[in-house]
Amino acid sequence: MEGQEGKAPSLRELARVVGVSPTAVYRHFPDKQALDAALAQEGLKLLATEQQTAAAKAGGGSAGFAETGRTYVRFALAHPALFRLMFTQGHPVADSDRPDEARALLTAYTQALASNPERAETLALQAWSIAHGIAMLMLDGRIPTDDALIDRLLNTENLFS
Amino acid sequence: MEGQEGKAPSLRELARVVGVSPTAVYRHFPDKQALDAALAQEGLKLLATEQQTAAAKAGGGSAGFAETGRTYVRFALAHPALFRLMFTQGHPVADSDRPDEARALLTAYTQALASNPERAETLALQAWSIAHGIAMLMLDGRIPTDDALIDRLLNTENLFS
DNA sequence: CGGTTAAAGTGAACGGTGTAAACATAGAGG
DNA sequence: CCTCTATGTTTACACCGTTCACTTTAACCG
Repeated sequence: MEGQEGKAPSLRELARVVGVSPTAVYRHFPDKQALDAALAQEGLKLLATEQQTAAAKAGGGSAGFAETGRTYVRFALAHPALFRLMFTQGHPVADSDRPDEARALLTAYTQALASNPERAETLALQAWSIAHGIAMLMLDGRIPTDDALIDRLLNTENLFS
Repeated sequence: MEGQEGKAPSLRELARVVGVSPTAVYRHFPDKQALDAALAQEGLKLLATEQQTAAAKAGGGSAGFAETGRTYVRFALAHPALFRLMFTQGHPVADSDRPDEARALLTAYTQALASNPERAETLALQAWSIAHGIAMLMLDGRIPTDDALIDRLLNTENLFS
C-alpha cells in the first residue's frame, strides 16, 4: 500500500522519547546533524557486525561474500529510517574515524576474489553499488520488496553474463 | 568539501519564487506531496528523453544501452535535488500513468540483449540497480564523483567477470 | 562538612515549515 | 449587469531546529 517507508525522527521527538526537553540535546550534540551522525555511526557498526556474522555462518569465501550483499539489503528493509540516515547526512560520516567499516570488509572480500588490487577495488564498488541500488529502489517502492528477487538480482552468476 | 548535495525546496520557497502566497499553491495541488509528485513526473520525463537521445547518438544496441546508464548517473549528478525528489516521495509516482518511462526503455534494451524474457527482466533490474546505486552513493559523497569511475563501474565487461 | 564549580536540564522565544479556514477578487457566460 | 467559479489573500495553528538566560544537580576539595 505504501511507498516510501521510514521517515527520520525529529530532534524534539527523540527528546520526548528520552523524556527530556528539546534543548537538553544541545548539551550533548552541537546540532541535529551531529546527533544524526552519531546515530548513523551506530547503524554502520550494527550493519558491519551483522554482515560479519552472516558471512561467517556461510563459511566465508564467495558464499560469504554473497551473504554480505543479502544482509546489506535486508538490513535496509528491516531498518528503513536508520538506513536512510546512515547514508543521507553530511560528510561520509567518518572523517578521520574508521573509513567505513562496511567498505573495508567489502574490499577485503573482493581482494580474495580478484586477480589484481585495482580489479578488487572496482569489484568492491560494483558490488556495493548494486546492493545499495537494490536497497534504495526497494525502500522507495520502485521494486517489489521480494526476498527471492533480492537473491536473483544479487546472483553474480547471471550478472550480465 | 561537501557531502550530501541538493536539498528539496520548501513549498513556501517555491511560492516565493513564483511570486505568490504559500496558500495559493493549494488551489493547484492538494498538498506538498502532490506538488513534489508533479515535479518528479517532470523530472522522469526529462531523464527519459535525455537517455533516448544519448542512446540514439551512440547508435543503439549495446553501446546505446551503456550510454543509457551513464546518462542516468550523470543526470543525478547534474540535478541532485530533482533526482532525489524523483525517487524519494510516495507511491512510485505513476499510479495509472505511464509505468515508469525509464524502466520501460530499460527493458526494451535488455530484451534485445538477452535470450529469454525473464532473463531480460532480471538484466534490466540489475542494470537499474547498479546505476541507481552509483548515483546515490555519489550524491551522498560515499564515492568520488569521478566520470572515469562511472565508466569503470558501469562497464559490463569487467562486471564480476 | 560547606562552598565552588562544571555538567546537565529547563522554559521562553524566534524564524522556519506545512496546512486549514474565512474572506477577497477577477474574469467568463448567461 | 449579475452571478459563479477559479484563483488569490490574510490570519492562524502546530511543529520544527535553534538561541538565550536561567536553574538544578552532583562532584570535587580545603
